[in-house]
Formats: sequence, structure tokens, C-alpha cells
Amino acid sequence: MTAPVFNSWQAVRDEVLRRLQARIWRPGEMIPNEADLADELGCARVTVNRALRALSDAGLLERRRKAGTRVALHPVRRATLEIPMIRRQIEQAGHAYGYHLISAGRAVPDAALQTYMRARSDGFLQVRAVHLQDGVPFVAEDRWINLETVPAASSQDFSQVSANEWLLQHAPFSRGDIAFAAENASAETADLLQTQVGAAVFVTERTTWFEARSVTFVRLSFAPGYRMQTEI
Amino acid sequence: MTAPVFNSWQAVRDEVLRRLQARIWRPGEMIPNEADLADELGCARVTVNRALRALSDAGLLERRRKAGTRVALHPVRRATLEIPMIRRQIEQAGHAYGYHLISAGRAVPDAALQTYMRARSDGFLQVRAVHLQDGVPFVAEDRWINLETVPAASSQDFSQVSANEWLLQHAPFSRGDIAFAAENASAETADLLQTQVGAAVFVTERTTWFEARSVTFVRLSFAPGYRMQTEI
DNA sequence: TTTATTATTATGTATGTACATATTTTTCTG
DNA sequence: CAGAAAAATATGTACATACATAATAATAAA
Repeated sequence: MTAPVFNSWQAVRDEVLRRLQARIWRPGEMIPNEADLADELGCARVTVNRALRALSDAGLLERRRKAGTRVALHPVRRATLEIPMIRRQIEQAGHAYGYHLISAGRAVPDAALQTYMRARSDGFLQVRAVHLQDGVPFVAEDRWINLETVPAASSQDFSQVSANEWLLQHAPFSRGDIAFAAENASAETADLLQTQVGAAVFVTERTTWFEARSVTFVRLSFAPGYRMQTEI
Repeated sequence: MTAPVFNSWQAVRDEVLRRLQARIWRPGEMIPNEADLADELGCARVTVNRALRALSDAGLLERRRKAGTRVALHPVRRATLEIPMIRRQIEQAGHAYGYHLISAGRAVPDAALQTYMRARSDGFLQVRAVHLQDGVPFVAEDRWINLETVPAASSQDFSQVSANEWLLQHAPFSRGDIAFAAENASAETADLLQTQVGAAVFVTERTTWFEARSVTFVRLSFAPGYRMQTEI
């Protein structure tokens, strides 16, 4: 018989994962240092480093220089959500995509949004639209674009190409905040989504930034029954 | 003057990010191969590899062996959600945590859940509870535990320590599915959360697995107003 | 012309070595 | 004994090198 070899970082990761699942290394405990583990598993320290880093990224281990590596006491699981372009999301599921512009034009957002987006009250373009799946309302979009950051948006016609897609292709970006919530449909939202007032709608609110400047704020209200799914 | 140096993978990543944001490399385009980039930036190919891998993980680049690296045409942004233990979530926000067990005992779930969890109808423990924030209902928990996977759960008292915490400490795990949705509160949920019937509640449904066996299914209904936030 | 074989190429990764960096521990100094 | 300085230590990372792997392109065989 031959001794098991762990000569790939994935193999090392899986072996560490096995020991975590088998509770050989328990929550809160320190695990051996990289050099010792590399020695035991018969691979280079860098390989162990790669494996432990992956598990640390996944939230299962906590690592600190000099202090060493310990098993996370409260394994905060991280779920990775994909935020796709709406058209792609619908088409990939095998449905027909439709888009209907409700309105587009200069408008003044409420004070909270002005402050949050750090823009002048007269520098906003509001675009409202509905995205359809097989002809049925799928999600209502209420978007505010900061024209100081994206001046080209003011001369763009959003009746054919959605602001969603246009911005992805033409606006700079760097980071964003996103929030998810449940809300009872307002009269307006219910009308757009062809559902009853008060129906529970899944809402996402996203703000994107380019360096210190806001680019756009968008509020998506999904038709009742929508589920956002992922693996953990 | 000295030529800029990119002798760390973070510096390389930031430089590539800059070129993406400045649209020097446009969506859908190929970027130079690792060796050329390393040559241009004056670092080792492995360093470029590390940087590009990070950007690929983030969804901004698409990489394929031999084919090379291209700028993602549809930059699917990935949001990383942290799924913390409820008690920690509440305590970290500076609130007082409370826990109230509603019921715990053997029960038979509906056929869909039996099938999904691949367990015998008589092998389930159902635990229902409410988690409180400053004494106010925060989230209602409806949990099904597969006793074939976690037999020890049947003799556990969940009146003091929540199933949430007990399972984290005592049950094996490997992966899970999670879904988010909005629902109108049922009479029962409204009662537990002390809100009105029909109020929009944010719901998460999570199933965790250990290898091929299901561990637990939990449905969390958050009190109206709850927002799940993250960065993108 | 079609199919099978074989280079070719870009990314993926393992390794030894060296050094950087952040902490902790120990030792020195006042 | 307190505080500062130095040593020790575990992780973090850069690099040169080598080879693995997957996908493509070029070539040969049917």
C-alpha cells in the first residue's frame, strides 16, 4: 500500500475539509501551522497555503499572521449571488424577453436619495420600465441616473435598449451596494406588475459607484412568486 | 523618473481594473496573455496569474485555457452574502437577543419536502421558534431536521439553545442551497411576528447537506421591514 | 472531404527559495 | 516593574522553473 498523497491544493483543501467535517479539528481550535501540515501531507508549504486560503475565503477558517490558523467558531457561511442582466436571466431560463419603457426624463428625487448619491437635485435622469417574461410582467424598474457621472445618458433613447443594458456597456463602475427586502405592492407597482395591491413583492435596491461618484440607483420590484436562489 | 512597478498581485489587479474601468480593454475583447502582461508590467507570470484569477473570481474576466482571457461581455457581478447565526447578527448590531421555542417534536413534513430531503416520513424532527430583537419578534424559524443524518437531535432540548446554534456546533455539513423570496404573512406567521396578516415578509429557505444526505431544512420569515444588505 | 493525429499555445499549478509583514514573546533597559 | 527594543514565528507573497491540462490549429491519414 502507498501513503496517500496530497499533491494538489484541492486535495489538501478536501483533506482539511474532511477533518473539519469529521470534527477532528473542532470549532475554535488551532490547526497545525502550514509548515507542519505540508510536512505531514507531503507537499510544499505554498500548496497548503493555497488550500487554507481558499477555506479562509469561504469562511471556515480564520487566519492571522503569527497567530496561526483556527477553525472558525461561528462559521459564517458565504453565499455568492449572481446579479445578472435581466434580459440574460430571462433568456437563459428559456423564456422570451420583453421590455416596455414607462417614462424617461429629468426628475428630482427625494432628499434622501440626493444626499446618498451626492448629486445636485437637477442632475438626475429617471427611467421607469417593465421587463416582461413571455409577455407577462416580470420586474418593474425604477432607476435614477446621475448625469454628472454619466452625461451621455441624457441624450440616450431608452425605449429600445434598457437602461440596465446601456449602463452596463457605457457607464464606468467600480463598486456597489445592494439590499434585498420584501414589500407590499403599492397601487403603482401592482399596476405595473399586473397584480393586486398589497401582494408581497421581492425588491432589490442597488447603487453603483465609480470612485467617489454615484452612477445609478435602481430599484427592482419582482412580480409575486419570484425566488432568488443560490448555493452556499 | 522611474517606470511604474507592478510587483505585487494587488498592484497588477488594480492596474488591470483601471484599464477595464477606463475602457482601454472593452467588454468582449481579449486581453494580452499572461506572459506578455508580465513582461510589460515587469513581474513574474505567476503574479499576473494571481491577479487575473482574482478578477475572474469576481466575474469581471472570463478565462479559458488556451483560448485566453477576455473581458466579460455581461459582467455578472457577484454579491457575497454572509449568512450569520441569528444571535450573532442581532448582538453584533448592538441589540438584545431573545429566543422563544414554540414547539419541537416528531412530525411528518409534506411529500415535497420528504422527497427533496430524501428521508423517511417518520425520520423528521420539527422545531419551531421565534428569535427576538430587544424583545420584539425578529424572525420566525420553521425547521425540519433529518434524524437519519443527525440522530442526536432527537434527544436535544431546544428550549434553551436554538436549533440554529446547536446544529452549527454539532451537525456535519458540506453544502447547501438557499433561496430568498417575499411572501404575504399567513395567519400563523403574522401571529408569531406580531404583525398583520398579509404583511410582506422576507423569507429565506435553506437546505444543508452532508455528502448525499440532507441535514436540515429551515425556513426563516423575517419581520416586516427587514433588509438584507451587502456590497457588490 | 472527412476524420484522426499531432503540434501549439495559454492558462493552471507544484516546488524550492527568499524575503515581507504582522504579531507575539522574550529580553533588555530605565 | 513598566516600557522599549529585539527576537521569534506563522502567514503572505514574489520569483524562476517545470510540468500539467485543455483547447485550438495544423497536419496527416482514410
